[in-house]
Amino acid sequence: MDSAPTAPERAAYHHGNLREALVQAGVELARAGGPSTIVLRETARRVGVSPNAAYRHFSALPDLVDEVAREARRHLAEAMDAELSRCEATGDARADAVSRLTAVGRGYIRYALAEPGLFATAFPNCQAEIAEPVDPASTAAARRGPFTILQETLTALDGAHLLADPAETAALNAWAGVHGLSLLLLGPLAGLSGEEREAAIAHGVAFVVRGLTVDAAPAVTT
Amino acid sequence: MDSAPTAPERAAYHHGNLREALVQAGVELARAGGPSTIVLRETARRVGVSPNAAYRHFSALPDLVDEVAREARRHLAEAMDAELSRCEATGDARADAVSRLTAVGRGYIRYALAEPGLFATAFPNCQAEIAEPVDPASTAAARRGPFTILQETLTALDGAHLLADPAETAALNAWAGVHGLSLLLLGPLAGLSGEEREAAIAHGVAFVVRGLTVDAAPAVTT
DNA sequence: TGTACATCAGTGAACGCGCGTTCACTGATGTAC
DNA sequence: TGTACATCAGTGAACGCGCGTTCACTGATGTAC
Repeated sequence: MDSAPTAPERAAYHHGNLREALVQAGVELARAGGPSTIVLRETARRVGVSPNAAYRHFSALPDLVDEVAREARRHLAEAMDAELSRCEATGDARADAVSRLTAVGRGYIRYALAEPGLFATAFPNCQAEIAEPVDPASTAAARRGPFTILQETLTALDGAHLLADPAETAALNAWAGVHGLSLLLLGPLAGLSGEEREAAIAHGVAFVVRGLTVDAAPAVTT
Repeated sequence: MDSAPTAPERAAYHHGNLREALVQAGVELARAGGPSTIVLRETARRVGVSPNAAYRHFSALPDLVDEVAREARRHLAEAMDAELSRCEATGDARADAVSRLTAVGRGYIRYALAEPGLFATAFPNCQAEIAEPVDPASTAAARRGPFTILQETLTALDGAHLLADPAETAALNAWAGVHGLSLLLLGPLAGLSGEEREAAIAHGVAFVVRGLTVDAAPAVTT
């Protein structure tokens, strides 16, 4: 898109796109062992570059880790969206809102189980994530992250008057529920069979929905 | 209690009780910075002993970390029990069961906020904890840990026919809820004021209770 | 079109750090006679 | 009560490791004239 339209993506200056390559190498490290496995020297080694070359693109290691975390959050959001897109609207607004929340929760937990290393990297002490929807200045620039997706789902439930608490409180509790369950399934319950694990996810998400919503019985009347 | 009744606690062999002292030093390190701060050389330094002296009492570093984790779980269980002991029985079995579960959850979360380092150390990838109540052989030797306390509370709720799921499922979900909320309050929501934090705890525990229990309305009829 | 120069992406070697762990040892305690 | 000896808790020095980061540098690219 610059001067050499022939090259697929501009074969480029020296390495080409070292920054991107380093981030991807960092993602692979994180995938294998979580955030503490992201290590500058090994990252550079994998890209085939000397360690200090990284300092052309990142002021220091934490910079690189932040970037990897952002990437992990993007993957998580995609997984949640994918699960969401499998929901078919039934026309019943209340039932749909519930099934969409269920899908979001399931997507979160399943991603955690599928990619534990990246999941652990996504929220460094769980920080940075909540700033995403809250910070008004970066709204345009900020991508639609996991927390935003959750909020959208809860807004639908709120519109159907199904939430027991204000949407903000509900968001915190829902996040806590699926996050905690993910960690327990990855830790103490890591030995569960696939079947048992799926059952735990289903019960867990149902638990979260029950906890968030006000008595759903009247919903039968449409 | 041995041969020298005069000495307060047996002034002892060489150091006295080096193992205990190392564990306590490890606890202090964990308190300040979590499990990865527990480091053999610094632990020995604090006790005023050479690094290799620790190898008289622990086969390697992970041994020491395990011991510190056990200690942290003991502290957590104490905090939960303390909160529990402030519950006064009203005579209404259902209401009492609910308020005891609430106390247990509050105790868990409050401990996490008061001692984040030890809390993070208590469950190394959350492992080892669930083995405590499950392993039948160690029942006698095993101390009454956090998970056992939770189970006792849920048994009472189950007896009052208030649980929506089997007790095991409920235990997992309850743990997930309070654990997740603790982490979020320590991470993204670390900036909350004391008041906001207490409100989040109250809402969070209420959310968990709502999620665990079956419609509690009929409980009014005793 | 060609040359001189600035810019910038990378290199290679080295630094200091703190770690876990091992070695051969020393010196204090307990025990047998 | 006293001596000889085994036991065991600790010492001191050293190892190799991989890390993050800095230094002075080189060589490729882009740009001005």
